[in-house]
Amino acid sequence: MGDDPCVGETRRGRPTMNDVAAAAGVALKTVSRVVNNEPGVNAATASRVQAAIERLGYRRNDSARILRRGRTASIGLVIEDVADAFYSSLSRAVEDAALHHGYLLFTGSSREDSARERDLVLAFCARRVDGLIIVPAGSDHGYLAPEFEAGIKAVFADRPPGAGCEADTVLCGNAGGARAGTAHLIAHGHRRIAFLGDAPWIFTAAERLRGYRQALAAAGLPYDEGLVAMGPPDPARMRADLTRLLTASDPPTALLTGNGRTTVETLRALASLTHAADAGAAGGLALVGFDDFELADLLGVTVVAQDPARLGRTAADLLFMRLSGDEGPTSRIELPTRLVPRGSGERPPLPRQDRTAG
Amino acid sequence: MGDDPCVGETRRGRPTMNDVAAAAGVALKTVSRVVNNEPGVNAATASRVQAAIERLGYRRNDSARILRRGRTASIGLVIEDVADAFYSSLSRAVEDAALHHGYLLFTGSSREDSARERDLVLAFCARRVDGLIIVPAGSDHGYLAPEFEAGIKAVFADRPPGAGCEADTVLCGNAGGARAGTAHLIAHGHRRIAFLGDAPWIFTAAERLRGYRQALAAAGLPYDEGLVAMGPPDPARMRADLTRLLTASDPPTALLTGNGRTTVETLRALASLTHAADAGAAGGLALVGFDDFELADLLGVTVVAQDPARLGRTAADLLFMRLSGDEGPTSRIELPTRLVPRGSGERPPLPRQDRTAG
DNA sequence: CATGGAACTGACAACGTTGTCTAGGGCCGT
DNA sequence: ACGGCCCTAGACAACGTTGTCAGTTCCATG
Repeated sequence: MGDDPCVGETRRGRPTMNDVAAAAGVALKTVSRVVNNEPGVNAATASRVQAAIERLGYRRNDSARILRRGRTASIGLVIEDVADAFYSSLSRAVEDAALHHGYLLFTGSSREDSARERDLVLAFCARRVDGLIIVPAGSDHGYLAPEFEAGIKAVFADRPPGAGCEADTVLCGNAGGARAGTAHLIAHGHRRIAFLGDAPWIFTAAERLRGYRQALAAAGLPYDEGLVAMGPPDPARMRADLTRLLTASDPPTALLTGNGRTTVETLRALASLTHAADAGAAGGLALVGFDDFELADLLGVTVVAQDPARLGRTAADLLFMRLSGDEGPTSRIELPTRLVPRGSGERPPLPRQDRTAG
Repeated sequence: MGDDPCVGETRRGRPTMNDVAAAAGVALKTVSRVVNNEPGVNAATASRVQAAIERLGYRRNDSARILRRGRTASIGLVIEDVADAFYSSLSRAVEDAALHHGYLLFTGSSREDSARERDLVLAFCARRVDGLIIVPAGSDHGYLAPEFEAGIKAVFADRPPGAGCEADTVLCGNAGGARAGTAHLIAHGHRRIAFLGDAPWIFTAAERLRGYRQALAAAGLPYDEGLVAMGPPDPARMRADLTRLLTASDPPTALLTGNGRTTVETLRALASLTHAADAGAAGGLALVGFDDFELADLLGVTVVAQDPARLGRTAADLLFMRLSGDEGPTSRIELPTRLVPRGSGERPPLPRQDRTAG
């Protein structure tokens, strides 16, 4: 009777622990014990339950489990855009860490939209994630207050939280990296160096601009607003800005590009502007890009490399420390950048008439 | 009394609907109605409840909600690796679709490990996702049977499910694309064309090899196993294979690389093998790469382009059709590929002595 | 043989939400 | 004045799981 091999009944929906218990001829709680590998179940009983589980295709309902237990063993990650190489490396690192700790990961892209950032975070919180890693798009994180109150742990990555929000933060050495990149160009003889960057209200862009200015100041060079072009990562806008810079009366001899996308678009624009077969030559202009990118080595592009994987790993480490009970003061970590010379940043300034701009 | 502005009590953990109800002086169910924008609540009552919600920082517990309602408004996506550009574009497209339909997205990377694929899928199922989009790493999907039974919808992307598993599938035209790429090289005069691909047990790699062979056969060219090198995407392995191919007695004059990573590694290897400054020249070898990649345009690399975003979009569309009740027969869609000539695939074969291999 | 304890199993409540059903109160038509 | 209806609000059970606590069996020991 307990051995009836075929339940036969066409049950609606999924089997529950109750169904398994009935099929195995034991009580609900015993099934729970087997499912959770709790001790104190007779081996014979356990295997009978196991058989029923397999026969019915039972899967524990984690929603009910989470509701009952309070902890979810999941974390949320909000980034700017998964399709961007920088963030996908970061994601991958966080995913690895989550996997390693037995956590499930929710990911969402904010698209640089603070409302969407908030919606994603709150959706994750409604799902009762234990912790969050946030690359903030906005600068007001007041909406997190009730979540912190409720015990949610959050770590900010790549950009700091808005004013009044105290939380662990992991950043790249934006100013330092931009300073080093600019100084590198100055050391190779450049005096007029343009800065092409992201929109200035984005923390990293502002910091990199700051580093650029520091390097100029340290070398006694003037800061010329006409050499700075910042804005959203729209290819047409970038190209227009670049053309404007290069056709000005006193054009730059070198460029510092403020992020990977800008570097790539700049290379494209330079290639088409100069009609040069070899885009790596960038029409004689020296170029240092902030953020490394695949194939920069083959193109010979000098970069200030960040380490997005390490950024993600560090943020995850901090988060899991918090999740395991660490209540220490919040930390703010700044990861070093690394200047990688590959040719484009070591070119000397070219006298003006030698260039074929336009 | 109902207006008591400060509850004052230090409640443990998160406020629940009950707490909000108590604070607003209404019944639990009324709060539920307000939270869910259900009709039939007096405006005054609603705003009183709203105020209590904000004062307490209440957030609905979606675990409880899901438990009660049965549907979760979330889907799971299992890919091979988020950090790979192909899959991150795909992810982004799926995320967009999910957002558009008001669904939350779980993502996980299988790392080409079928056990991990299964674990991820089952973890998502335990969280009671409504649907799944799977890029399978394994070839046995029997573990999905109970899930299908329970009403889960699944769509397979980029690779088909294992035998015996009937489900919607979206593929790229792997064989056709490889055939076109190979034919392109043949049309440019090449007779000895090497194929460098992923491990042969991976569906896409096998299909691409098939297309390569079809093109050879169609041109009356022999299939030479010595011109084929397949294996996991390990740079050292790829480089060794390439060196072996190029130093053989009768080396190829053209290469067909079977995926983006292989193309990139091949470019690197060629650049260092030939000591040529211009890696795009690939040391005189013609090259067609399967799968487009960023900066292929600047490097002048001819590719057979897939469209990962469209792949993701199509898979998501199919899934959401199913989720909205479509019970039609399963479909198998094959997306077209596109040959993009950029120079490297149009080079004529070079007489042997002109090359500088090794 | 009685007794204590270990090993195993089960009954029950609780997690926070939503669906169903019922109750009160005001307004209308007759 | 009364019955019926709409609008609003609340009581209650249920979703599937786990923690607590209370049994039951069996064996070793006094």
